[in-house]
Amino acid sequence: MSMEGRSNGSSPGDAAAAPAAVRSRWTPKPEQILILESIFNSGTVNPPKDETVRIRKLLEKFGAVSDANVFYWFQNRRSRSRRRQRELQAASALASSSPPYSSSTARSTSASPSSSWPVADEDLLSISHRMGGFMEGNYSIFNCTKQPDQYSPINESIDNTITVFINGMRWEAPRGPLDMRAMFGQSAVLVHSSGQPLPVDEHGILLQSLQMGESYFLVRSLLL
Amino acid sequence: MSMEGRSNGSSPGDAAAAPAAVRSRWTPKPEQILILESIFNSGTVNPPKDETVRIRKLLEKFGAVSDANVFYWFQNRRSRSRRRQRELQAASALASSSPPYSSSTARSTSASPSSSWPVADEDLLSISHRMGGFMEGNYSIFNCTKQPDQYSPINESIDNTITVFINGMRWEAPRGPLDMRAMFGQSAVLVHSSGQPLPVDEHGILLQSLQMGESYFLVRSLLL
DNA sequence: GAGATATGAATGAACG
DNA sequence: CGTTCATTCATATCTC
Repeated sequence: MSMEGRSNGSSPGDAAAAPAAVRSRWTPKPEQILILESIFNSGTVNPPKDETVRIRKLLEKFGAVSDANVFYWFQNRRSRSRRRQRELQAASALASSSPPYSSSTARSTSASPSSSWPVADEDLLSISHRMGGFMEGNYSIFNCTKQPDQYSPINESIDNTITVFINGMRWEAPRGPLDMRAMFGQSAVLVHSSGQPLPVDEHGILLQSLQMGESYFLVRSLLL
Repeated sequence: MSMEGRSNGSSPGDAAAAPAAVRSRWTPKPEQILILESIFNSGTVNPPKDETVRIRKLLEKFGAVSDANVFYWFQNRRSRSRRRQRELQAASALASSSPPYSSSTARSTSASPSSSWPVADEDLLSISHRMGGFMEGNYSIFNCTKQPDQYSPINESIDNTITVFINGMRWEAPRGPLDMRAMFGQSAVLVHSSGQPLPVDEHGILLQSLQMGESYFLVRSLLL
């Protein structure tokens, strides 16, 4: 277990007292990396099982290592290698922007399958406008008089309510569409903790549901 | 030091005209941080590849940046956010339901159930705890009379201020320690958008700095 | 300028 | 295999 990472010259006094502070992650020794790299560069990029075992035994001369470590190493090595390749291709195909600097730092990653909520298709400045633009007008903070109700544990309330926090206080919101005017009066606006106001229709009905556990702030719009 | 091994393929020559040596790390501009934070806080915590590209182009208006930089930023942001939650949760759990010494809590690293991101299940508890410690009493929302100040473009404010949002309005905070009482009066409390109040010392001086791009809410504590 | 902290970058370990 | 999470390393920044 105690494969011990690198001899760190720093002085974070730890070690001794920890009873079972397992070093969870394998840190390959320089020699081991050298061997692995040379194998990879020799063309063996995806060694079969028995080859992996042989490599592992080889590496063990320089420190504890498991078959799994070797397997993962090659997998990651392949993945990363390929990705780098792709990066370069994509980068060359993308030379469209005006700025003279294209920053060639290489390496990005990802390509996510499912995302939550696209940042809209709007133009570039839409976001900075969202932040700043949202407050072009005036808002004053609503005076919330609701009493705190924190004590009751947040259990799996099987009733159809969503637990959120409004102005710092726990609040059980009905799951359906929310009538802001009926609930809070004319000029009430709910602002998500990110600073983004929740959209309502022309009748003051919330267009989207509150999200469990999130923090919102109730403010009064001076524009309405 | 021993940085051998790792064939570091990165070619960090960024745009910043570093005369010679070791400027290997991207340093996001304040405006870029603002944009990134606002995207993250708006719910896009893990943008897919094409989104990343779009974001990168947006950021490039304020300085050289690569897709990889954006990718890493979101990765780190998620990771850090998560870990923080965990630490808070662990801390609060320690205080609430355990005899003096509980040494057997040990590890549960093996099973990391949570797969998606934010407030789910376990996180709810931390939120309620966070709020509970703070909201046992009463708060009323501060009446913010500050005029909106959004028009000014987010320029290269190299002055030592931090741009944040308070009650939805842009605000340039001085970098040093902040005197809450002098700034907002006696019972003012700043609450981070996560619901967590910012600690102050007995003189009402903020114990920690505001963080660029974050959203805060100014409330009046009824306890003080 | 040393120490502490924040955070960009890298990579081992998994998941689907 | 592609993607994502967790941990670690390195450096930029802040503090005294």
